[in-house]
Amino acid sequence: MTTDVERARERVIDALARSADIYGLKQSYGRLYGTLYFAEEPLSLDELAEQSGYAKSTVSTAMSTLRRFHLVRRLSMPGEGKRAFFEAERDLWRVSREFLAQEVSREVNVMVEALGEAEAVLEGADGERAARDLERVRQLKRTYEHADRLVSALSRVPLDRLTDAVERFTPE
Amino acid sequence: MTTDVERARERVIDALARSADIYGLKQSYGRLYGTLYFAEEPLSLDELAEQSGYAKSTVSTAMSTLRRFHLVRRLSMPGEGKRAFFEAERDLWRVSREFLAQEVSREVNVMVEALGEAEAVLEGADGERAARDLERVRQLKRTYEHADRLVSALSRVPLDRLTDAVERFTPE
DNA sequence: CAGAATATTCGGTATATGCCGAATATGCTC
DNA sequence: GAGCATATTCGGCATATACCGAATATTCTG
Repeated sequence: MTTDVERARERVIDALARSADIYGLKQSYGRLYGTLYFAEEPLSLDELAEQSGYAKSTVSTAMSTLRRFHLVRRLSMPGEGKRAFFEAERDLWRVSREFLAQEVSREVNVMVEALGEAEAVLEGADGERAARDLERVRQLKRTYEHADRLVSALSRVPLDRLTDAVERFTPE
Repeated sequence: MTTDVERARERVIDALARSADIYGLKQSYGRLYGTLYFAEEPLSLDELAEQSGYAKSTVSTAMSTLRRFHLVRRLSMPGEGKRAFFEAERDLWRVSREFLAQEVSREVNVMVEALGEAEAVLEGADGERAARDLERVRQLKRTYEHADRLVSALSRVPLDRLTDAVERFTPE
């Protein structure tokens, strides 16, 4: 029997699958996150496999990825032997902050480093082309340095305060 | 002959390919963007294919994707017949803003809509489970509504002012 | 520390993706 | 609007990915 309540859930879970896809995760992972998001209590691998229809191995790897992105927490309960339980992180702003602080920040640093090295080389070179390249490298570097500051600030602000702050600084 | 200047360029282009990958674009697209970023003047499809080593068809589809993300502009020059030229958008904050305003905003709206519908259904349902689901749907909806405001504000602020604003609102 | 319960990893298969070259479509110029 | 130069689309091949079930590894309990 499929109730309205279940359909409502499914509707949201579909949207989560879609979002996962947009942000570069597998749709199945979005679905699994959704399943956990609505779960009454943390679920074991078997329960998740059962409820979602995916193989246990699929669920297992999904959990490890979702955990990397702080979308899911893994719990070991006392008296439950080796069995693990999984719980959705329901604060998505927290998830975003972690992502900014880890993934984006790392990416930005790699970029800044590459740009720094290129800048050093180009400062020592001459010719019109080197000069033009240097200018462009510096422009990119400025942007990335700003991005770095921004990311590290963002990852320390609660969502509501952030929204207020940004809106206050927005023209009209 | 491979000069230091060329190696410096390559270093940066590699980093751009890597970033493209992280953000869900093909590495080849990152490379092509990099090639355009450093190009002295806009390049034609043939020149890009030549310089990058990719087939012209690949470059063509790459350009249409990069254009969707506002990473590349397409120019038709007078007296050049059908030949098109491509130029990198070098202001990456502008690119990000466009992305927020279009892709993210759309995704957020889809989500808010799904959540709204689910909320409506759940408000009309009873039972413990419906009540719990309703609570969770509302939490998610609050976050997404904040995100919506945030995104639309962000896409109107220049990067330097934004950084300042956020840093000012950051504790310690 | 043996055994049972569970998690994780591995190998395989079906499907999707990246890229190519050839075929087709499009838009200038005269 | 014919002919030509160029862009875009299409079909195919090779590689990568998603998911599965079986095999292996891990961790708790007695």
